Amino acid sequence: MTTIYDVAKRAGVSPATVSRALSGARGVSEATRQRVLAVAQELQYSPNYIARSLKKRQTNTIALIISDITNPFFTTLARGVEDKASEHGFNTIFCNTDEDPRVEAAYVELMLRRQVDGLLISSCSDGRSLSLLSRRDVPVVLVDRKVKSSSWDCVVGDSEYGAYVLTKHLIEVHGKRKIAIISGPLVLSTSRERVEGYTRALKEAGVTPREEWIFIGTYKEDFGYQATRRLLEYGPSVEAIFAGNNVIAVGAIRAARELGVRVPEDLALVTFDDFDLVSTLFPFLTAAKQPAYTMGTLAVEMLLERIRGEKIRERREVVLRPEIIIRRSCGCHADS
Amino acid sequence: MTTIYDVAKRAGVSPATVSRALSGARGVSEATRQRVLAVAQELQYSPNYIARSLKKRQTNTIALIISDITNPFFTTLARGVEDKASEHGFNTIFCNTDEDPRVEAAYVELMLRRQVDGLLISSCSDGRSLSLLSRRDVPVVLVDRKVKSSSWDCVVGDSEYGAYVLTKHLIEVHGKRKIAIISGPLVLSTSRERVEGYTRALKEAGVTPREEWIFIGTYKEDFGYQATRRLLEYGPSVEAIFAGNNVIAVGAIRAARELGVRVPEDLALVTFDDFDLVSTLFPFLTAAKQPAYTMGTLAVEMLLERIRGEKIRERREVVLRPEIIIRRSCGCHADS
DNA sequence: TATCTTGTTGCAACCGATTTCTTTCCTCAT
DNA sequence: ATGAGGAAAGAAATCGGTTGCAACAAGATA
Repeated sequence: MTTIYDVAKRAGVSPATVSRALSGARGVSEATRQRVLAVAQELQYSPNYIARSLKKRQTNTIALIISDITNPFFTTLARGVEDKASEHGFNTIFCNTDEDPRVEAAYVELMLRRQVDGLLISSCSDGRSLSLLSRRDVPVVLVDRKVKSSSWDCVVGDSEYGAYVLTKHLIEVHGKRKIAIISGPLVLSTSRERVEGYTRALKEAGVTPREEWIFIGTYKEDFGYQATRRLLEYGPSVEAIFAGNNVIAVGAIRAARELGVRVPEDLALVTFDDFDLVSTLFPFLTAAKQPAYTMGTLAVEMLLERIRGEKIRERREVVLRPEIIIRRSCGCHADS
Repeated sequence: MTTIYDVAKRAGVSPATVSRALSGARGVSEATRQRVLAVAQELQYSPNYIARSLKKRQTNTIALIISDITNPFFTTLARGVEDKASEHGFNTIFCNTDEDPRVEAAYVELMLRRQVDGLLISSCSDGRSLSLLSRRDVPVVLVDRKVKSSSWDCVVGDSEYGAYVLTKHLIEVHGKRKIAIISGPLVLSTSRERVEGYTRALKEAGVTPREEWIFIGTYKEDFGYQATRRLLEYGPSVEAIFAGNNVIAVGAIRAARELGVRVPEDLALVTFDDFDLVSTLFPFLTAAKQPAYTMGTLAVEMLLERIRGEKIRERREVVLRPEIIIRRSCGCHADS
């Protein structure tokens, strides 16, 4: 590989001058700059960013730690992150944790070793696996899920609001009262807030949430499936399900279908997060659609501000409202 | 940050010894090793991989260059890549080109500067934007799309086969003869092969493919939409559409729906690539489903072999057969 | 003419690891 | 007793850039 020394020798100058010429720093005469540029071109010089990173203590890399890139919500988020980051000359390393705190902790440690300039984290834990981060002072922005008692910026969706509106819709428009919720784990802020919104809507309608209607598990398709089977096989006759997120909804519908329960005729269903592309094709799921792409770009912008060392004293918390999209799964008529 | 020098000083040894102790190299007494380990633990030492990379000339990083992580096909591929890579201690940098060869070329150059150990590329060009790669000898494996006259390994789907079977199905099972194809650009191997498979099936059935049934454009939703509108508004009465890929299919269906043309009743449709998660929910699209995840893992394995410098003289080409999934969009009854 | 700027350029240190080459010291065979 | 052999550990070079500082030349000012 041709290095800066090769270019220097060929151009008859020192490596320092080459560095300055190429970076556009002042202190190099125009004539020299042109000559260096020409030689660099001629030798097809391509600077080694590893060496540069070592010296500058900046890698122009950020990490995005999420549970599963395969989930359309995270895919869109990731796309937003990549777009905004690369717009600013940063690259993104993606890490899938599969909702496993141990994997999360391992990735965090690995990313620190790799000297990423900052991390975007949708934590799958209560934040304990992030403890080694607080001891270092690397910039972090939490996305989608906040972690209690952390001092990091975050950009999240308004889960309480979305859950409240969705549940209220089931109650007021469709007259449902026996509504179950299949939620992710309560260590996650999204789960807690969604349960809260659900509970509030129920209580406001004079319905006491029953314990056997509340399923707490994980944000996985299989949990949605298992919970729904149990609900439909042994539970009281439920009229509607509030699915904690899109993959839980898929599991729920699969279970219902297997048991011959029709959605929405026999069982209404609402959920969080949409299936972008496909939803234009099959406008079926009534959902609280979060602005995933925007969450990604905003989070990157906030992270870059921290990386640049801009003096922002207070912790910032951006809360984005989900868009409530009414389609058929709740019992409303399809509008297309 | 604590460095190897801090650990060395504290443990009363040289940095060289610390390095050896931590890496498990021989030449360090057990007593010393234990002491170093203890000190490293105590100081919360976390090695700087940038420094290591500079010296070892190996970054343990690969790049995945694709057109759009938002497309479920690529998402699944990417997941396979990330899983397999991280299993071997490699991290993955994702690059979205949006089918723009200039962006692709820029990313390739950037990744070389970052000294990635290898690249996985689903090129959106005829390969000319990859020319600077052939001059360097960095390992490359092409995924999904092959580039003519390159000497790189590749793992791709059997597009000709998939297109042939799909088209044949329309002809033989559903008696269609007026079948249009909405294809990606012919610089891409996938497009060429799909057009070939389509043509072969038609010819075998004694149908001469008509030029106004063949739309060559891009793998984008909007192109699928525009082409279908044109086809339905001005063209001869077409009976079926073969969509070049999943997003084209979405556009096509959207256009058909807008014009009041029912799929599959008025217009049959088959396509390449599936919508994983969602297809269990809405088993609608008849498609040639490629093993995207496997493509990803296989590609990484082949790339790692090259990175390890294993002496494989010949170029390897892995061709994976798509699975033909018959559902409703072609006119068959849903089986679920 | 002497001094002061100002602009170019090079020298050399540095970033934090790894690795080659030595040195030192101990053990064991002759 | 002596030399060979081997293990343990350190010194120093190295990877390829960046940058503070010094050197120097040329032009400006007194």
